[in-house]
Formats: sequence, C-alpha cells, structure tokens
Amino acid sequence: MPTTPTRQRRKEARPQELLDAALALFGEKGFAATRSEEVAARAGVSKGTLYLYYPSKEDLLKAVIRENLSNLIAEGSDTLDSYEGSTGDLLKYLVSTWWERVGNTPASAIHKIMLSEVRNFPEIAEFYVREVMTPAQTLFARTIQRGIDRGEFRQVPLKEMTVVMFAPMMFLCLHKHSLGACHLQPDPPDPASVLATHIDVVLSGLLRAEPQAAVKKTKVAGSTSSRPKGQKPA
Amino acid sequence: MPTTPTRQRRKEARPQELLDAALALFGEKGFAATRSEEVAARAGVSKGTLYLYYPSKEDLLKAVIRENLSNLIAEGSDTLDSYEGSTGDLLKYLVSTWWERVGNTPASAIHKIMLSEVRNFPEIAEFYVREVMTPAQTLFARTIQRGIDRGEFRQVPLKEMTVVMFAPMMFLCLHKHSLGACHLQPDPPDPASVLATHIDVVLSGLLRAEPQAAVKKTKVAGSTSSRPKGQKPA
Amino acid sequence: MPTTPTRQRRKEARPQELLDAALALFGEKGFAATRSEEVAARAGVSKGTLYLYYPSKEDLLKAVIRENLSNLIAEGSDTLDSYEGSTGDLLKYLVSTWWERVGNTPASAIHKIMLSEVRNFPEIAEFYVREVMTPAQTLFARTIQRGIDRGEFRQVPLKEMTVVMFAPMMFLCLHKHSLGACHLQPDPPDPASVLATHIDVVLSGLLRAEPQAAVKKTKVAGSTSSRPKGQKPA
Amino acid sequence: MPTTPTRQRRKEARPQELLDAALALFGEKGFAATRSEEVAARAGVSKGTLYLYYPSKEDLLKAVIRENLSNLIAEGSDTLDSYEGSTGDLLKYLVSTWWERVGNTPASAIHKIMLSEVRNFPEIAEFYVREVMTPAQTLFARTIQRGIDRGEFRQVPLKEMTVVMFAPMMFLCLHKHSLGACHLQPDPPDPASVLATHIDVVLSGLLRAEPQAAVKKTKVAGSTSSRPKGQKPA
DNA sequence: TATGAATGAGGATTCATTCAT
DNA sequence: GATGAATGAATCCTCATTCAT
Repeated sequence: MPTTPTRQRRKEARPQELLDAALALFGEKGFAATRSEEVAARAGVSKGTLYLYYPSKEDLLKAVIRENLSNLIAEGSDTLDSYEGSTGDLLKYLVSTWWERVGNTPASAIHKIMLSEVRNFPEIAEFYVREVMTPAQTLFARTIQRGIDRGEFRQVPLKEMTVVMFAPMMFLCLHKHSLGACHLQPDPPDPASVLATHIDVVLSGLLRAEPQAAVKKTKVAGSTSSRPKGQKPA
Repeated sequence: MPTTPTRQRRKEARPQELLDAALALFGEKGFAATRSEEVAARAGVSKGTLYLYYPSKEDLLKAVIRENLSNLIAEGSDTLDSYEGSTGDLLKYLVSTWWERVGNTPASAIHKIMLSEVRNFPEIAEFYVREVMTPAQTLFARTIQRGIDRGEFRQVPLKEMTVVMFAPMMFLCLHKHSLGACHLQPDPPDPASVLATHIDVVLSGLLRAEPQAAVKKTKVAGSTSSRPKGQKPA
Repeated sequence: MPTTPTRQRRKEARPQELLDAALALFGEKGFAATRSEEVAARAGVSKGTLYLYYPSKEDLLKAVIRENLSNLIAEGSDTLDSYEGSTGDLLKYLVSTWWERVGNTPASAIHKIMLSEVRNFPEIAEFYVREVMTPAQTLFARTIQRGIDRGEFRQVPLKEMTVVMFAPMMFLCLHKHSLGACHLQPDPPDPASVLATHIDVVLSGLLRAEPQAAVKKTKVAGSTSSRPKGQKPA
Repeated sequence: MPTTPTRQRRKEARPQELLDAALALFGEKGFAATRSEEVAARAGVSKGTLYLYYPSKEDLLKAVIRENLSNLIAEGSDTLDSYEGSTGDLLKYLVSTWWERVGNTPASAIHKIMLSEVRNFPEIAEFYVREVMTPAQTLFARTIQRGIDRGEFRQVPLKEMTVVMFAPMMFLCLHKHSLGACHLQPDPPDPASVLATHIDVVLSGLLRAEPQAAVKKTKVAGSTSSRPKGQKPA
C-alpha cells in the first residue's frame, strides 16, 4: 500500500471528478447548453485541464455516458436465479432496489442525457441498449415469466407487460431531472409512493385469482405472501 | 376576379409548414442543436422568412407547443363531462384518443423536447405545465375519481395513481423519439399493444370484484384476493 | 394651370415626402440606425415604393444631403453687397436670418447628418464644402472684412475670426439634434439668447474704440449705430 | 525569478490598446458603422479577444468615454479653486489646457461620436451629460462668474455666455473629425489660432474698461464705448 | 405603379479548442 | 502537468434589396 500524497490522489481522482461534474451539468442543462468551462469550474480545475483528460466535449459526453452506464450495469443483479420467495415480492424487491441504487441517485441523470442525446450520437445508443436497457428489461421479463410459469400471474403478453412494468420507473427518473426540477407543481407526488401504488395496482392486475390459480398451478400457496405487505400494514 | 395568388397561398400555409419542420427537427436533434436555418430549409424557405413569422427560435418552440397540444386539452375535459359509460371504458377511450391524436403523431415529439429543454427555458416550462401537464393530469385524476365515486374502482391514492396511469403513455412518447428511433431492437413492442396491456392490467388492478366486473373481465373474480391489504382498505 | 388630381399630386410629391422623412429620421437616429422601412412608413408608402424612387439607402442619403444642401444654398443671401448700415447690424442680421431660415428649421438636421457621415461618403464632402461651408464662411469673412475696412472693427485674423463667428451658430444647430434632443438638462439656454449674447460679446470685442477709430478711419460716425440696440434697451 | 512573461504584459496593455483602436474607429466611421472585428483587428487581436475585455460593443463605447474624459473633470475644478491670477488669464489657461489634453488629442473624437450616437443610447447620453458636459460647463460658468464677481468682466447672462465660450472649442473638435478630416480646404485655419482669436475677442468683449485692462490689451481704452448699452448696464 | 413576401449577406456575440507560459 | 489568454468557426438575428403579384 503506497502512500499517495494529497496532490497525487487529487490527480488520480481528476477524471472521476470531471465526469461527475459533467454528469451533473449535462443532466441539469443538457449537453449543448453546458459550457466546457463550467464543467471544469465545477470540478475545481481550469478549462485547459479538462482538455488534458478529454480531447473534446463530445468525448467527455461519451465518457460520462460510458462510465455511468458501466456503473448502472454493475448494479445488474443476479437475485433472480437464487430468489426463493413469491414473484410479487421479487418484483417489489427489484423495483425498490432500482430506485435506491439508480433512480434516486445522481446516476439517474444518465437516462435523461441518453434520452436527449442518443439521436445525435447513435454509436452510443447501441451500447446503451445492449448493456443497460436489454439487461434491465430481460430481468423484468424473466421475472414476469417466472410469475406466469409459477401460476402466480395470469397470462399477459410478456414484452408489453415488461414495458408497462418498467415505464413508471423510467418516467419518475426522467421527470426528476426535467419538469420535476422546475418546482412548478405545488404538491408533487412522492416517487416512492408512486412506485408503491404502481406495484400494488399492477400486481393486483396480474395476480391470478387464488382459487383458479390453485387449480392450474401448485406453488400458488406462496401467492399469499406475494401481496404487498410493507405498505401501511395498518 | 383573380384566384388567390400563389404568393398569398404560400403565406397562409407558411406558419404550419414552419411549425411542422420545427417540430420534426427539434424532436430529432433537440432544440439547441437545431439551427434556425435548418428549420427554414426543411420548410423550404430561407432563414429570413422564418423570422418573418416567428420573432425568435424560442418563440417558435412556444408556437410549436401551443399549436400541437393546446387545443387537445379542452376536448378531453368535454368528453369526461358528457361520458355515460363505465369508467373503465372511459379510460380506454381517453388513452386511445390520446394515442391517435398525440402519441401516434409527430406531436409526440414535444414531450421529448420538453424533457430535454425545460430546465433552460423556465418560461416554456411554466407554459407546458400550465397548458399541457396539469390539464392532462387533472383529466386522468378526475376520471379515476369518477371510478372510485361510482364504486367501480377500489380506493387508491389519487395523485399517485394518476402518475401510474400516465407514465407509460409518456414513456412510449419519449422512447419513440429517442432510443426507439435508433432501430436497435429487432422486435420492439407495438405501442398500441403496450397501451392495451397497460389498460388491461391497470384496470384489473383497479376494478372492484363486483359481479358485473367479473363478467366483463375474464378471471377477475379472483381479483378480490389479489388486492393489497395494506392500502387504505377503507 | 392643369388640374392635378389628388393621386397625381401625391405621386409628384413622393420624392419630397421621402426626402423629408429621411431627413427627419437620419437626423434623429443616424443613417446606419435608420431602417429603410421606417423611412417609407414615415412617408406613408411601402418599402418597395421607396426603392422605386431611390435605388439604395445610400443613394437616398445622398439625395437627402444634396436636396437639403441645395435648399441651404438657395438661402445664400446677397444682402452683403447692397447693405448700407453698420457692419455690426449686418452681422446681427446675417446671424438672425441664418437662425430663422436654417438653424431653427428641419433643414438644420442636415448639418448633423453631414458631420456624422462625411467621412463615410467623401464624395459628398466636396460638395458640402464648396456649396455650403465656403459660401457661408465667405459671407461672414467678407462681412468681417467690411467691418475692418470701414474702420468699425479692429484688426483681427480674418480666417480665425470667421470661425469664431460661425462656431456658436453651428454648435447650437448640432446640439439641437443630439444632446439637446435628449432633454437631460433641466434648464437649457434658449438658442436665441445665446446668439444674442454671442453677437453682443463678439461685437464688443471687435469694435474699435470710437475715439481712436475716429482718428484712423472716417466713416466711424456710423459706428454708433452699429452698437447692438435691440438688446433690452432698458 | 522570471521577468513578466510576454502573455502577461500583453494582457495588461490590451484594454488600453482596444480603447485606442475603438476611439479611432468610432471617430472615423461612427459607432454603428464600425464592426467590432475592425476594432479588434486595429488593436492587433481577434474578435474574441475584444469580448474578453468588453462584454459588448456598447460597453466598449462607454469605456472609451470614461477612460478618456472622466479623469479630466476633477482636474479642471481643482485649477479653478486654487487659481490666483486674473480671470482672463484663467480662461486662457483653461482653454489651452483643454486644447492640449482633449482638443488636440484623439479624445477629441468623443464629441463627434456623442453628437452622432447620443440619441440612440440614452444611457450613454445621460453618462456623457453627467460626467462631461455638466462639469465642463460648470467649470466655465464658475470662471465667468468669478470674473464678474471680481469686477473684471461686465455683467453678461451666465448660461448663455458659457455656451458662447464653449461652442468654438466643441466646434473645432467636431470639425476636426468630420469635414476637417477630408482635407478639402487648401488653407484651413489653425485651431490654436482660432482659439487664441476666440479668447482675445471674447475677453475684449467681456472686460470692463478698467485702467489696467487698457494696459494689458492694446487699444482697449475705447472698449468702454464699444460696450453694448442695452445689456444690463447696472 | 405599389405592395410586401422573400431573400441572404452581414454583423454581434458565444464558446470549444489551442498553446505559450 | 496546469493555466487562462487568445482564437475563429459557428450561430442567432437584422435588414437592405428584390421581385412576383
């Protein structure tokens, strides 16, 4: 373990500090409207230093996206295969984990940036789809499929249901960085409550009626436990 | 008695042609990244002509929003007030109308534009919230309340439920103009199917286990047991 | 005397109306800051019509200058040769005539325009010097010379004295169209009073002392009458 | 210990170089007709550099005025307060100082610029009146009043006399940067001689016919009889 | 003739990028 | 490495001028 003097540590931290500053500013003001000098200033360095690390603003954007997508990807859980409980509980777990680890995190800005800029940087789109969107949707699709297979959920179109499941999460995340940041609504809904309602309503809409379910599938006994419990148990 | 001269005919068509061009380009490349000259070129006129009709790029954006969304607002409210059928049918009607008039038209791009630019244009943010978001959410909130009041829907938190209802619609819009436009998914879900599934699942999750509900929706009889217990069971 | 219908008379008056409008606006806002459309509007015609009469804004300026210089030139008086009274009275007459006919007239704006624009339009300068400045200064120079020749005035450098005589007149004229029009001074001096004081002081400074004058020249008897009389004779 | 690096030395000289270039060009071509790039080019820098020092062309103009005239104001007033000699000499001193410091320097162009542009820039007009015109006129007015109070000058209307005193100075400035710069007069009067004649004549016109006055000015003995009788003989 | 819609060259200003220090 | 002064391409917008009606 070599001793790293402060300055040295500073230098090594530079790229990440610049990426953090860029993430915040690109998320706030958009890529075009953010001046490179602002990014540098926010990272506590001068304009010139920024260019020492990233050869252009566009490269900086790409680094921001790549870096943050990697972080997002790293979050990809393998809970699914080892999960033992009901699929409803699993869905709730996935949603709340995503919200805590991504949606409610500075990294959430990356989705807004992607949404705004993909069409101007198509090379990045492929990366985003392959490494983030597809895994995330696959995770939800497999989970839903698990629910159907186990007789917990009724038959629903898988691809479509995945979007329905995913959309409110993304929407909250995007909203937070756009209109939500404008403070124009006097009494905005709390994202966690929205997600709770989302899960509640969707699960209600998905769950098989128990008697029937009991007929078709065996393990539906567990479906009782798949009812949302954490929500104001009164 | 001369027929309307060409010049005059063009003059009358210009505003709409410019708005269409602006909507398309702002949606594609973003507001900031679109040069006014590009808008003019796509409308088949010169830079100067654009400024003959709209005094600034920002005013052009405002006009795009106004022209494409403002008139829809009143209609929705009228429908609600005069609707006679079940609230489930009303929701389906509202969603499909919205899909035909916004989601499935170029106007859908506006939501992406807003999401990307709203933080840099507070005036436009205010306009969008006032003219579009608030009325739309009020419409859905009132509709859901109607369902609850008539005993068709169970008790759900109104504000949160409105977002849940609204989010997939917005998400489809946003996706269509960002990742969706990159044509990277080999077999993307059909938006209409997504909306159908959305409505189906959400309504299943909302409807009370009334006898007639069981008639309309297959296997909803069991929905009683799938209701989350913790949620204000009233 | 042919009958000229109104429209016809209008058409013939156009050039003058345009020149008047241009004179006023160029005088007020300057040449560069005046838009051709403003000139047309002030003359009550459309932009296109202006170009029917003057092929460019620069040509319009030249016409304005030439036209107004001609008017100025036409004012050139031949009073000098036939004047019989004292030279002091003659000077007063010239100054007050100039003020009434030029300085206190819309045509006075032409001097401000010339001053502002000569360096950008050197061809015009020659004309202005030849036809306006030189004649005016010659008139004053000859008058002063007359005073010296007749023994009314003491010896003074002619060229310099002419400028001293002329400067306050021009200054008042120019001031009226610049700072004077800004209404920033709470209690601005009245131009006529300034000119009166000017004449008074300058004549006092020029006039030979009578006794001595009587020695050197003969016709100084008339010098009594050359004293300013109109000034508050108490 | 490195000597001041070139870059740094330039940075310190830049503002003055830019102001000098701007003064020269605004004087030559007018404010509106001068492109900012021309100013930069004359100062030997690029367009962008100009904006590094002055945020807009209008601010540049303001800085030109401030830099060239504001500091002169205080000095004049100090001279007046401490002067011991005759008021005639004081006037001559003030005029010749003004000539050396303004009239005969590039700063003289400012008056032409003001005259041309003041109506389009009310803020600058206000600044010019407050910082330049009013103090200058006050200075001369107080000086003239001193002459009257000390019995050196006869009674004259103060405000008017101030203009008479001031006008030829301004006129020389204005002329120098307009017609005078066109080199059309074969033998133009020397400004210094004009000012000398101006002072000479005006003082002759102002001075009371005191014995000592007769000593200083040749043939002023007769000036008593040349005094206009109507002017408040008091 | 008269109009005013359309044009596009031109100018103020911004800001990504370079490079001497 | 770091800095920030300098650059000039790029972009918004204006307005003199043209020309179809």
